[in-house]
Amino acid sequence: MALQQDIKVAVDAVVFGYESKGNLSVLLIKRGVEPFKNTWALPGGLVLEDESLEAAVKRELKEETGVTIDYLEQLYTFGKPKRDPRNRVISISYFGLVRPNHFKIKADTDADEAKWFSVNDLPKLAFDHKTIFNTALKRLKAKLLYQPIGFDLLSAEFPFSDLEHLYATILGEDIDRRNFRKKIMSFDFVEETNKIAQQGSGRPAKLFKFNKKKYDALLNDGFYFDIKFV
Amino acid sequence: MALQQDIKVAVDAVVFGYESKGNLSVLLIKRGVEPFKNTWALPGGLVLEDESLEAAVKRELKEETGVTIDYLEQLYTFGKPKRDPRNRVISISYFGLVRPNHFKIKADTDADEAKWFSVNDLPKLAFDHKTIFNTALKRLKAKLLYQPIGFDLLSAEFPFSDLEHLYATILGEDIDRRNFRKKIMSFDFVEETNKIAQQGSGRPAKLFKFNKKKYDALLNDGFYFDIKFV
DNA sequence: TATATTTGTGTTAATACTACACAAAATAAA
DNA sequence: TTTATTTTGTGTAGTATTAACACAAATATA
Repeated sequence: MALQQDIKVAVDAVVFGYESKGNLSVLLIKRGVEPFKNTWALPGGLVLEDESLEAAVKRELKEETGVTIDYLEQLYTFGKPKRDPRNRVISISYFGLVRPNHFKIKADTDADEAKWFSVNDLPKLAFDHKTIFNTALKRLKAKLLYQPIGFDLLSAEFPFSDLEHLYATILGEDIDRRNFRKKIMSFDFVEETNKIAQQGSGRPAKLFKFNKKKYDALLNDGFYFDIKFV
Repeated sequence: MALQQDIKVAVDAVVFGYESKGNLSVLLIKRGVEPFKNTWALPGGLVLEDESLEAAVKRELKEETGVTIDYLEQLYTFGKPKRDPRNRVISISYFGLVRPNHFKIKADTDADEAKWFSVNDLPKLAFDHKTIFNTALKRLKAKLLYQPIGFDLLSAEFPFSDLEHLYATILGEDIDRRNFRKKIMSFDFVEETNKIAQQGSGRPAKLFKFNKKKYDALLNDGFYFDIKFV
């Protein structure tokens, strides 16, 4: 066959941020080079020759924003011939969910600036990154309904309302507090502690904790969390 | 940045075959060139410079097996540095489901031979194609439970048992005929005709047909088919 | 004519989901 | 110090869905 092929391979990361009482946000960089210089974009870049895709996306993320993240899930591969005006670049996209205040954002040479943006108030994005973002948000919401992925984002011990708020924020809609609580508790991997939150106003809340061991055991058994009703 | 990168981009197709009373099968080619010469592999190959990923996978499939298919869904992108012994190749994999007897299988120069194999009796596969296959099978089963993807595989008018059999075959387990029928009929896109099957033994069956219009309308409304119980 | 095969059909019990409101415990304000 | 505000914690009843289950009818085949 002996076919000449010159296609570049890139990775892009859609990193969502959530923190208590906060909004859902996404991490963007302002591009420091052409094309799309000074336009906001998803962090990402070309894969090195001997580097796995996962390693590449984590490296780029680290370089461009200072954020290190250990779980990113592959989202989709975008490969339209003209998605990059320079030459053919296919992009394997990943997404993840973190607590923004765990990181000190820090841009490097390729990226002038890195910043969290509320998902409800995004700037114009470079390339087809809006499409990638939309795909990621849709997937994040869908995933939340059958896997309680949000627990990493809470404190080790948290009031139940934090979890409610997380779901409501990501899904972008209110949930029935009683039904939600019943459902989550039925899974049996959230446990009540005997501690009480140091609180602001209102009745003080019991603190709960996530039993990762039980959760992982269930996952391994192929258990399927059905939070669809929310 | 000016980074030299020489990574090849390939696509691979996991094409499942099902036909009435048949097994679930998958389309493989016997490689005619090194590496893995004479080993069975998924059809696929390098993407051309100005060709979309979807176009590439359809083209390769056509070239290597003679099968044309209009709906392939992106599955996953495999990119471990050493997955191809020659040089770095990442593969974007796709999967689809067809009726084998709709096609005359025909190999070309790159592939000595193309053949359907029962998924329960696969030969050793080249590269990481076994992993790709496993991923595809898992996804196919999962998908079947929330989208009735199998209707394309049936005759335009089919006895209900054909549909039952399709589900049982793909899922690899028996289903409750009554409950399954009730569930499917509740979706309201399968309609009874007044025709009767020309049959073999047993009580003759009414023929049903799939109302694609209704189905598409539901899909567009974001409807979610829940066949999870099967 | 008897046997085997396949289709067609309904009910009941158990489970899961939805919708909904108010008292209790604390802080903040008057 | 009293009152208002905020937030937590909790139960039930009606509805819908699921799961489990068996036998008669219609035909082909032996």
